[in-house]
Amino acid sequence: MNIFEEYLNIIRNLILKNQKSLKIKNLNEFKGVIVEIPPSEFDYELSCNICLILGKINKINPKQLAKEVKDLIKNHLKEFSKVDVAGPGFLNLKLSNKSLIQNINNILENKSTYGKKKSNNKYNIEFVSANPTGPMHVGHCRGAIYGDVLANLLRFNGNQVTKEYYINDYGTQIVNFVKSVFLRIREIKFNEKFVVNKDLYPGDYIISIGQKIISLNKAQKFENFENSFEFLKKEALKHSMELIKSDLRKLGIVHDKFFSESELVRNKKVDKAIDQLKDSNYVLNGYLQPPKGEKNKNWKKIERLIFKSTLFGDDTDRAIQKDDGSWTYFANDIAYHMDKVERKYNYLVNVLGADHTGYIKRIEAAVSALSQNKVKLNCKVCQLVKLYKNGEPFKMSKRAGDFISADDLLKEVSKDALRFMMLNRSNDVELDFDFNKVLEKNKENPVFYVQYSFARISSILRTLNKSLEEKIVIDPSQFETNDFEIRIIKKVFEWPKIIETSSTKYEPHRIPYYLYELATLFHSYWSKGNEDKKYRIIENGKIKNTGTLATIILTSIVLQRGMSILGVSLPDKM
RNA sequence: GCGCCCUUAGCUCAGUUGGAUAGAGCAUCGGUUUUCUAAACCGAGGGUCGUAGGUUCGAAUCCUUCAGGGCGCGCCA
Repeated sequence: MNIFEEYLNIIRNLILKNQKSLKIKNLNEFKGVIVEIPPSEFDYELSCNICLILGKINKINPKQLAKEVKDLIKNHLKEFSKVDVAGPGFLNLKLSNKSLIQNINNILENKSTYGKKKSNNKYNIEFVSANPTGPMHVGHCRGAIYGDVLANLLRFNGNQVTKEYYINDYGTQIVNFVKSVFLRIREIKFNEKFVVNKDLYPGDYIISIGQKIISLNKAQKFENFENSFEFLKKEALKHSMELIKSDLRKLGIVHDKFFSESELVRNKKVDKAIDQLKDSNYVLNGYLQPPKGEKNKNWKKIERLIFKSTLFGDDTDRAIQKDDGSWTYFANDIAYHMDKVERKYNYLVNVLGADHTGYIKRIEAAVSALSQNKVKLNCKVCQLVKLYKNGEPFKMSKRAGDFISADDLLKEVSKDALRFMMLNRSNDVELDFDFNKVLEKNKENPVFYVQYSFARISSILRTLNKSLEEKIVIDPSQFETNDFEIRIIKKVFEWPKIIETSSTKYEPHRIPYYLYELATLFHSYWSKGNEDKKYRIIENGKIKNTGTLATIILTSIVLQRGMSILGVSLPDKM
């Protein structure tokens, strides 16, 4: 249920019926016509721009048209108690008491689905996919939380969503990683000094992985690297993925599927995918131009297999074979995405870090090529997280081994605070994450502020000896509302719109912003009671009237829906 | 050189399928507590929406120019 669509339909039908007398011909399917909430200084619940749009198309003065439509509404629609023309031709509409109550009752009866934008598609969201060479760091957290909340949001709307993690367990970085583990094991067992160089991973977690492997495999000798490699690779990856999964669990994230890159290679999926592209002439033998950026010493002009990604909007064609004829990372990724296409998703989403922006066009091109343009891959980029503490920026370079891990972060900051803060910004702007701020328990920390509003509501309900689970139906004869309540109810009516925009644009950050605004309205109402007794929610241990009760229940419903999509807890006492 | 993202109040940011007087938080200044949780609230000041053009009844939002900042530009993963 969405009251905006509901009333838009009613107005639309009225205008269609009276098309002739209004002298409207070109209706253009009412494109761009919406019903929304007017700016707060207006005492109306709804506002419609239909006359602005139709006026423009039909070359009628929008204000004039609005006057005529206003009369029509007054004479024919009993849903509204007041209609007025405002500004350049907006129609402002006040709901009749009956309609208002009806809408409120609708929400009360459908608590758990309030705001749901019904949809039944199959989504695959690939996110995190951090290299299995070490634990997650702060940068990964942002993408992880973004992807997870996107999944929650799409599931809330009724979609089937697979949360997927691509394990890059193939290639030279894995060799280097395994070598690092091997050398650490040698260090532990044989006292050979671990000499850091730029290809090795220096972090302490390598030592713990080494220790685990030693204690679980007493018989192993670890004599030389080549002979131990296959065994060690398997073991080391198992432990490092365990680290990552444990970090994810601490963030409240559980993936549905882990997809291994080396499996792809072993199952010859890559050959299959490339053959398919060869058949459509998207892959051919050829030469590439030298790269345009910084000079690359290793670049060689050699004939090799090339994917014609320029046919799908990429800037240049891309190599899928290395000098020695083996597949590039991209070739493997093509195969991976062929697999996703074969699994028949309606929508594919990849959540990437800012440093992978340059990769987007080619992989989207690959999906278009593989699916004959039937499946659209949407890559969403999360910009950098800049970590601050005591005014000092924290460095996060994995190479140097001094990165801030997700685990370290979570030792200081709660999962709730981290999730909320990471979402409290549009994904395509950089995010300053301030430790100190997140630890505060006041208005400056939005997660506490929102949680606190719910705690206050719960406190009211405790006083009243009522529970949120109780069925509440409004008795129209006792229904009264004050300014503060109407403001909150209007905000609550806005919720479905927030869900719609967040999910269609993949912009979950709108939810925390909205919840903060709702919490503000509630705190404001609450405090008004301290100043002026007639605004007290409770009088002599009893709720003032059903309008008041409805207001706080509605607020709590939306807070609960919102926070559960964000994956942030909502304690009833603080 | 090229691609993507960003530029809105002193600071950090919302707001862009064109709409009403551009909004929050922080900071600054001034107020509120015999109470349902002051972990809160109220008020004030603060703006050429980076620049210059264009499109139109109307632009922070769309188009073009320029400037500034970030990320990336392997046949690494």
